[in-house]
Amino acid sequence: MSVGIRHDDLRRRNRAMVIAAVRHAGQPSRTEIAATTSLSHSTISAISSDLIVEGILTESKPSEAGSLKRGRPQVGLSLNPEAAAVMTVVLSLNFLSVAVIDYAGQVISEEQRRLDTLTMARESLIGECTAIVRRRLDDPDLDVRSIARIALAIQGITDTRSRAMLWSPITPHTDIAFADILEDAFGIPATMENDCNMMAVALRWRDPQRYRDDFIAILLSHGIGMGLVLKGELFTGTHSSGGEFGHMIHRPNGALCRCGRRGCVEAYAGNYAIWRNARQLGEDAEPVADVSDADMRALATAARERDGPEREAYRKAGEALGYGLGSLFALIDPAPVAMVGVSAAAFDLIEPALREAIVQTAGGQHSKSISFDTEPNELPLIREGCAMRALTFVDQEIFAPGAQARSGPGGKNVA
Amino acid sequence: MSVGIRHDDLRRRNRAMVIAAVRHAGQPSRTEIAATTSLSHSTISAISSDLIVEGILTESKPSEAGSLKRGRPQVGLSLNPEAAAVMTVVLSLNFLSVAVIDYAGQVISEEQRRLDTLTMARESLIGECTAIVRRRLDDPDLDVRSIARIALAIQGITDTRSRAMLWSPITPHTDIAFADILEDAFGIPATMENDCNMMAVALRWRDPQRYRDDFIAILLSHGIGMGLVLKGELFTGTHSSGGEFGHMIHRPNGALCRCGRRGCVEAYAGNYAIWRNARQLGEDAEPVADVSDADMRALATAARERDGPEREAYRKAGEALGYGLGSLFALIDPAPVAMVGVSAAAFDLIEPALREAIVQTAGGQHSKSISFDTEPNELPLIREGCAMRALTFVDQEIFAPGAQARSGPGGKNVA
DNA sequence: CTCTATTTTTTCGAGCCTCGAAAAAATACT
DNA sequence: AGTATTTTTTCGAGGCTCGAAAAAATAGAG
Repeated sequence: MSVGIRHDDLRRRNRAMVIAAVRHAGQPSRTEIAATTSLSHSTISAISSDLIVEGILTESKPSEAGSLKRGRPQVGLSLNPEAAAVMTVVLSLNFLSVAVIDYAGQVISEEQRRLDTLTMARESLIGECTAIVRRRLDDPDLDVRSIARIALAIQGITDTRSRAMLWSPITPHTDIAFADILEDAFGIPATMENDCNMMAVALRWRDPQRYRDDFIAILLSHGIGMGLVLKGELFTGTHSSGGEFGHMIHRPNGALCRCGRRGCVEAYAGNYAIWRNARQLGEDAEPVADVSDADMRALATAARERDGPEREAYRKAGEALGYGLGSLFALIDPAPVAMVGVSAAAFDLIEPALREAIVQTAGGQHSKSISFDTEPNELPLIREGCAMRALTFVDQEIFAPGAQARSGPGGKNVA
Repeated sequence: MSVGIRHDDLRRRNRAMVIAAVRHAGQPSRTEIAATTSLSHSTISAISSDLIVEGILTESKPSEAGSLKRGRPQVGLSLNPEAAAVMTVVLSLNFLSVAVIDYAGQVISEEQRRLDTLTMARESLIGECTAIVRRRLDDPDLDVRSIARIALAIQGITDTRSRAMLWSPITPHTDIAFADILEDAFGIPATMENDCNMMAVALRWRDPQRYRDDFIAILLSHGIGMGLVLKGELFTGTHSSGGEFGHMIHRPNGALCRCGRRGCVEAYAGNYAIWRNARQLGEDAEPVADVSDADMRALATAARERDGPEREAYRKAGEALGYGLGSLFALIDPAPVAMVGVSAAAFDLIEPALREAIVQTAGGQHSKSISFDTEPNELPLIREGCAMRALTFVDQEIFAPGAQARSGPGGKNVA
């Protein structure tokens, strides 16, 4: 049962709204904020004056150089970089990276590290994560107290409450409650996010025009992942991070998937599957642990040069992705798609079969209007998404506390 | 960009909250409402006093007979049946039914009619619908002015804005803007809803324990439809009613579907598909227009009696549904399922193959914990859902106007 | 250089809304 | 009849947003 709105929630919500408006617009004037929020000038004036006194916003005097308008010039409001800071931790296959970001979104410091995630012991993996965070926190240039939030992204399935990794392809270990581990170790609120969801969040910030209320981000990498935004909110499963597009069934009893089952989309479109088909190893061949980006690029080059097993492998990948997308479109209707990851660079090889497959499905009627974008490098996206995730948490939960906690089903998820 | 909250929205939202609390609880006292909404007694007292003066609520004196408690007895609040009325129109294959329902949810009058929807001209179909509504409105016992809303449900795809039928299996005609047609004809606000969505809405009202925040209603009838509730809200596509579970792809290039494509789940699990397989007509056989309920029951009886093509047909249906559900669960995680429609009565024949298939999918890990309920008769559910849909519209848009209009993404969809 | 038009921002009183505390109301128990 | 208990209403306090008016800050005209 939804809960009533109390009088004091009003100010909190509108505070959050003003902060969000500044984060979105960059340097809006009070008048612009009043327009986007449709609150009165008086209210915006009162709230922003509070926020400036509290050190959350700052006035940045002469906003535009070419302001030839008459009248009192607008005063730009911007986020005070020193209001807080957040930390992002991205854990992917054999790679760990961490960054400290100020409240305005600028990277203050970072560190990256190679490690052998597939063979590491559970404790070592956790240890590496806490150690790299600790090193950043020990940085003498950094005011530790300003770190308001840690967001950790991992490839794999996380739970809905953003506390734990349930399963991941980068390690044999399962059910690691990273968020609680970091919170206990450093006393800083932490969340654990799914990598593809963070890609979607980042895309929305990068290009709000194209990636507005409904879109799909698909990771074409060793595995196949998806981040989904529907009606302006990040879509998650009921228990887990959800959106396991790669494990929708393409062909019942089909090719062997890394997850142990058969016929998943990933078993045709993941790097290992493309590799397996290109080498003509057969659909029952055990998936290899990893294929280097260089090897995948070589495969793509070979496929472009001649009509051989490599080209056929990409065709099969396209077919699986196309039928998968078709089924997805049957459920949610067609939406713009971003293809991210190494194999997105080979999307020219994938697209023909993909489109051909989509035409055979319920989404087919709009096949031509479905547009694909490609972005070969997923790591920067994941980092950005994590950063925005952590920063909007600070916006909402720390600088406008209580505003969302009491709200009903309408807690904004992404923005 | 989300919009700020104004001061006067407060009262509107809390009014809506109180009305919703009464509709859910039946005869709650002011104190109970204060508890569920977590608003103060003073506020509830003020709001309910307003609502009583306006004739929306009534006090129903001695609520429980066995109230042996000390102290001032609670006064039950209930919806005033005369506050308004709504009309539901359900259009299904060869059948049209309409009902008038008072504000408290009781059916006041109804009418049903057989007609040949598959062969009717576009104008006749529309004409029959407006005529049956007009006959009800002309009923001398009825105060026409009290009709505040019409909700029309149809089997098929409707648009997100609840204005038009885009495509339906019950008629060859497409893109009929029923909502606008009824509004223009009678000057009463109308919406056009998808039948399976209304089933889901009704299930939630019937059994809020089981069908709470996340569940799936699947219609096993001539076609296969789905109504999906996720995180407490009815799920719809970005443009259409969405959730076209029946047209997810089960086998690329597989059996011929009624929609003209190949390999859809429906092409294995719809009545016509079960019929086709039981008669061993081959997967390319043109789907028959209709199979009577009696024929389907005979098929099920035959399948239970001996291991022949009938049993195999149900097995194939179960397999298709199982893989489809598996793919769905990969996206949204497992949730309780209600099987509705004629073939739900044959669920004993479907379930084994269905569960076997689910085990092969990403949802398989929780296979045993997934529970299925069956309900062979879909029409009463659709009617109930429509009624609740229309009534909650009146609650929100007429008796607490403006409350939702200004809200951000958090407009409650079902409750 | 002064004055005016224009635009942005702040100030101030009015009107609501919710809340807590206390009062009033209505019953069961002694 | 009096007391304890529970529900509901009343009333003043405090907060919030709004509109109107004032103040502030600039460009252009003369």
